[in-house]
Amino acid sequence: MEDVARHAGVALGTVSHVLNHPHKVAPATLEKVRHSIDELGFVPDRRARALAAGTSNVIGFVVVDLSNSFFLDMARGAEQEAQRHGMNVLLANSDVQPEKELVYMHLFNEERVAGILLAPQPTNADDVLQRGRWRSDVVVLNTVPGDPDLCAVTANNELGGYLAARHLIDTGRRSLAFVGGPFSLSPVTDRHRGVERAVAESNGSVRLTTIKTSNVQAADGRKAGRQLAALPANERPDGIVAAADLVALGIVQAFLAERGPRVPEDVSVIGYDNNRAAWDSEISLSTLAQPGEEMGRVATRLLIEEISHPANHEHQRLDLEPTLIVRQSSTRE
Amino acid sequence: MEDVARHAGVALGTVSHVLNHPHKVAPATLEKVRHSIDELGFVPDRRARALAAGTSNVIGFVVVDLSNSFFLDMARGAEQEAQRHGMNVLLANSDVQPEKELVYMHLFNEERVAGILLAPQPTNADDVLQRGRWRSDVVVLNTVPGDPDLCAVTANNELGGYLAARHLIDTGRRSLAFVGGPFSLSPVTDRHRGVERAVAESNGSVRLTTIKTSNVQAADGRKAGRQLAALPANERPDGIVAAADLVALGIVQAFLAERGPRVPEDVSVIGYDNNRAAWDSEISLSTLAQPGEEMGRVATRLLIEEISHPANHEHQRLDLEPTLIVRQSSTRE
DNA sequence: GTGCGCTCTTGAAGCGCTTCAATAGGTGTG
DNA sequence: CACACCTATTGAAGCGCTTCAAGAGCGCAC
Repeated sequence: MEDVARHAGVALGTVSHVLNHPHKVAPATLEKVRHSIDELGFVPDRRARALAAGTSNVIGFVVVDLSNSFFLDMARGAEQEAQRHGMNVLLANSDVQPEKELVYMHLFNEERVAGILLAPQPTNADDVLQRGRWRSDVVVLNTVPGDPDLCAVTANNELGGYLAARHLIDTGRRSLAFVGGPFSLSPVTDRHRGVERAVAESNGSVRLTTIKTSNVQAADGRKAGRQLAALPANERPDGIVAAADLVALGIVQAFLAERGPRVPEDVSVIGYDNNRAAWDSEISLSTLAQPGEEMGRVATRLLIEEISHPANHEHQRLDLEPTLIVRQSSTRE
Repeated sequence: MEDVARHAGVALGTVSHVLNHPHKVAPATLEKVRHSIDELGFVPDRRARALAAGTSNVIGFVVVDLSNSFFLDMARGAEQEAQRHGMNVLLANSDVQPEKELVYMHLFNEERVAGILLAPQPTNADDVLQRGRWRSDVVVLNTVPGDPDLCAVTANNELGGYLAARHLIDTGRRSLAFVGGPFSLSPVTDRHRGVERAVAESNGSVRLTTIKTSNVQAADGRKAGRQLAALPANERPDGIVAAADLVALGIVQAFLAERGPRVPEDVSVIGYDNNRAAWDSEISLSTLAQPGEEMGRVATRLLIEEISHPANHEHQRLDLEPTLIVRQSSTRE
């Protein structure tokens, strides 16, 4: 920067002004300095800028599992919103390892980023949050932290389960099955609870059976599907809510392979997550789309609010709604 | 830091030594200072450290598409290797947008990260690389840059195609089909070329037909699969190399749905990429696993070499080999 | 011709750290 | 007891920038 100043024949402070408050600089000087910057290939040092100015415009996002598109959607949303405010998002993939979650939180903290978004492993969240006295503002995604002094943005899985079941009931299904597991995962139990609520509202006109699986992979769905296909026709459910798209996919595949009930003629199937698996399959799957991008956007908005007006910021808990997407697997002519 | 020094009754420089060269500090002082650090909740400022020391220990990784697990694997590999050297990797998802690629390159450049890994959109690579005079060292992944003054690490797709075809030929298949597209993508053409080479080696005892698809999605595979299933049995290939797992998956699904040839009894099918789709499907898919993690590791190793010994660093081009994974879809009893 | 207000520009202080030359306080030797 | 020789500590300089109080230069009105 000193070189630029010398080359342009101005003072150090003027170069800085060209970078930060161009309107305060006379047009001729501006031109001259900018030319020198180009000529010398000067690249300002953000660390020094941030250090001197006491501000940063990068937001750190610690993500539990980037291979899950739900979280990647959050990152996209965060980036969109950050960009609107002239900020950038840097990602750190903790890859489901609690230690790495901590490592990256410390990294961002020491880098004095403007703020941190944390999508933690739920079981690990409070541990991480208490472990450090985080200087940066933090907004938590997809988990409700114990500490009430923190903003949090979550997805309403109970509502998703409800909407899925509601959709099947509204299209005339009367015997539902919920397929998913393990029930130790709160998204699974929440979705199940939502289904139960929708069924309860029917005052007994709709039945519900629950098939627990050990996981939410396609193989689990296929296993459950074979089981269902083997049932006598009058005992078979006519509407299936799967805890995840992969499970729904497995069920449909099993029905096809076993020459079981036809989808959607005999039975409607609806998944959850809006995976690629949901739309890029033989019978496209109805599903509930997670509000991932929106979560990222909203969390970033909260974070930036907190950063820029710490005084009148009120910590919030937002629970965003999933979106029902109807495709072939639940469409009766 | 000044507070810590005062609290511990030592000089500023001593606190710094505790942080950076603990062995140079008397045990008693060390203890005292560390206690004060804890007590005051002091968190060192990395920006200031990096600025003063003129070094950084974060590596920036600009990734074209994090939703593709190939690139995420690279990130994992990069992280592993970086960790071995006490460094950290921060990710920036350019999301297939050329402008964002540039934005993030600039960001990392201005942040004065130790080095940058770039997995660019191939068509955009040279543009990005020339656009800035990057001060940081850069290693390019998955693309060969025009500039010879740069390290690059790629995956050998030609070899992958060769190995796939070779495997089918070695297990007795004599009439192969390559399914994939568009041929404007170099990975597709490279894989096709590899298949051709394997076929050529057979001196005419193996036939090859090529079915071009418009994309590498499951739907494209299903379309091709229906086409193949409709063929009279004696004209049908007995071994299929798909340009991607999703395509292979689509083909198998179509065969199943159309009651076409049985996989693997009548026809072997092999995919590419080792997607979740490959192993979590009804008939598990043989495939070629991309050396993603290895690419990340190797690229990071090269980068760190270049950073630490710029003098005797020779720029390299490494082409890593994919791994054949044999599963059900190409296993004849 | 003097004074006022204005826009531009300047240079020094300081952001939080590292590093290095200098110093202080031992320990061992003759 | 004087001397050299350690090791532990110190404080100032400096990393590349922002910012702010102060100054320079100018036009305008009276």
